Amino acid sequence: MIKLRDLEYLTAIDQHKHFGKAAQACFVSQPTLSGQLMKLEQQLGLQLVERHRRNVMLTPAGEQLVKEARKVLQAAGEFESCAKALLDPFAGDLHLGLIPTLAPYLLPHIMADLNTTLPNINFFLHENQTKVLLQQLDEGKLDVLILPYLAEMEKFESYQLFDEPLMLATPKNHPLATKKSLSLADLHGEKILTLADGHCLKDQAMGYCFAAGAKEDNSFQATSLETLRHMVASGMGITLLPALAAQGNLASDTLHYGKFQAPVPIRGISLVIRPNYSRMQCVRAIVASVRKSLSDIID
Amino acid sequence: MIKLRDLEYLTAIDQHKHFGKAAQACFVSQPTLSGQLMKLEQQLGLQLVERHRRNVMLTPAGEQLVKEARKVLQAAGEFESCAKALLDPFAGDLHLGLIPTLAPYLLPHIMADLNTTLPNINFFLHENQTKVLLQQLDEGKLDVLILPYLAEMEKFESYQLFDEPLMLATPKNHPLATKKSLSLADLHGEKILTLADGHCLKDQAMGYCFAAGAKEDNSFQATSLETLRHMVASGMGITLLPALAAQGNLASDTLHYGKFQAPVPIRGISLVIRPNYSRMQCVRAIVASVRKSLSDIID
DNA sequence: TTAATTGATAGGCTCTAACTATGATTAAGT
DNA sequence: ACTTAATCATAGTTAGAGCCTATCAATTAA
Repeated sequence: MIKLRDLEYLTAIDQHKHFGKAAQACFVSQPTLSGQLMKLEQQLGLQLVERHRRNVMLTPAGEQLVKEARKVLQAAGEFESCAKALLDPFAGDLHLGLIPTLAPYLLPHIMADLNTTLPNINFFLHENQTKVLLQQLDEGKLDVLILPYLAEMEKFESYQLFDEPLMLATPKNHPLATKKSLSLADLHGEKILTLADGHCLKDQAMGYCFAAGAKEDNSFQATSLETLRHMVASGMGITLLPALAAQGNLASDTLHYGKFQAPVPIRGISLVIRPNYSRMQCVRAIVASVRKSLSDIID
Repeated sequence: MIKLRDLEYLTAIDQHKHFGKAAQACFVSQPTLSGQLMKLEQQLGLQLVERHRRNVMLTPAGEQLVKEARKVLQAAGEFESCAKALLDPFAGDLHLGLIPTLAPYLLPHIMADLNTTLPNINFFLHENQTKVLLQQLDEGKLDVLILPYLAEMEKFESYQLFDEPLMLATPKNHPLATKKSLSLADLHGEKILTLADGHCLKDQAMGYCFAAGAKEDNSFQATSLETLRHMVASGMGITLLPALAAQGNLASDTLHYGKFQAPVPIRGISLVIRPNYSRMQCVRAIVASVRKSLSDIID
């Protein structure tokens, strides 16, 4: 196969029309360049330079091939400069996956800091259910997930970001809305509105509820937290809402968010990546940034 | 420096997403490809592939560099195919230099054959005086000259093509026009019309004339053989004309071309190239073709 | 638990690109 | 004409790179 070095020798000869100077420009000895060029000619089966004592001159074939050689070398140069540009670990595109019960409520709190600490990263945001996200992460379509950690993610690498408490969302006039000290046990016998199957929040919330002796209200399954919130506000039932989803809406006229006493139901939000993911420095920066952003919000 | 082989390994990994298969496609062992790729990553200072047991996957940097690598490899491929196309020694452009006193009279006799025997050669014809032609040949602007051989061309390589007799051009009514047996000695005392300085024909012709005791007519210096011919036809004098220039005009009403007895004045037309000129096969074909074309014309 | 797959590692071989030293040929200067 | 300088080719040597086989380690599938 052709070697890039040989092409450099050829173009150097074209530039200097002199073996010694061309060799010097390539930082090799004259015999080296001479020999390699001869070998190249032999390999191609055609003469590239006419050798005279006074004068070195390219053959027509040589002239033409020098042009081709320059193109090759230019492409190689672009490859290298491209690699150099990629060397900055804090630059480039990054595809971030989040679940629907987290994205709209978390992102406003973290994106500003992320864009400040990683100004050269272009974040692409993907909202999907856990199962889909894990699949896409595995396929490489996504780089980083932020979602509640589950046991099934053990094959990936994960970083705990923060614990998000679950709060009790009730209509304002609901008996539990006025209770001073709220605990999970108070849910005993209640019917809980839930999200549609597939949302991990449903499984987690219902896990707590079942343990407390509450039951799922099967008459509805909301497809989003906003729907769920409006159902609660309409007096159709109660539900557990993640704290971040509740936060901005505490001042609602019709809704009440109740904070549980210990043991507080939580979901542990983690950042998940593939093991051996190449941009660990970037990941560490994201983890630090998100933790810092959240430390001000979650008490 | 980047090596093309490494780029092939990289693109192979991208294609197959599998070290073993990629190695097979590159006709190397798996450890070889593995090692070279690692070396490439080390060299660039960035990770190109994520290695998993089940799955090999390119990093974003890898994806981007694969694109660059493909460009480089494509350019290299073009270089090689270009070289292959140039391999035919009987193809390409060829710049042929001739002197003005030869070109218009010789070319019609030789170009047809040349184009037949070397159909893939594009002949570019350059008409200039000897000194200029030699300079351009030396500079590589011309590939081949066809002109009268002179001693100053000994530093070049030359092939004798044919001897062109010089004929005596006189008006029809000139005393020498009717002489049965014409020899150089008959020029004694004549005044000879000549071409302008710089035309080698002038020097050669006048060489013969001086030796015979003739003199140059300094009142005119023609810039072309056609002018010279018309001057003779107008009765302004006599001159020596190369046989090829005379040939097509024997039937002129006003001109007479006299053939000399031995020793016939001649100019020896040679093909001249740079020593070490790269396309010797082509040159040999040209020499053979021209000799064959001329053998029918010069007796 | 066993067998198969897959990528990394270790050790050794070979080829080659590089060097230095020298030769051959030509151009230029004395 | 002889000498010197310039220039490219040749010879012989060395260091390193690329490749191979054999093997290991980790995972998956049966």
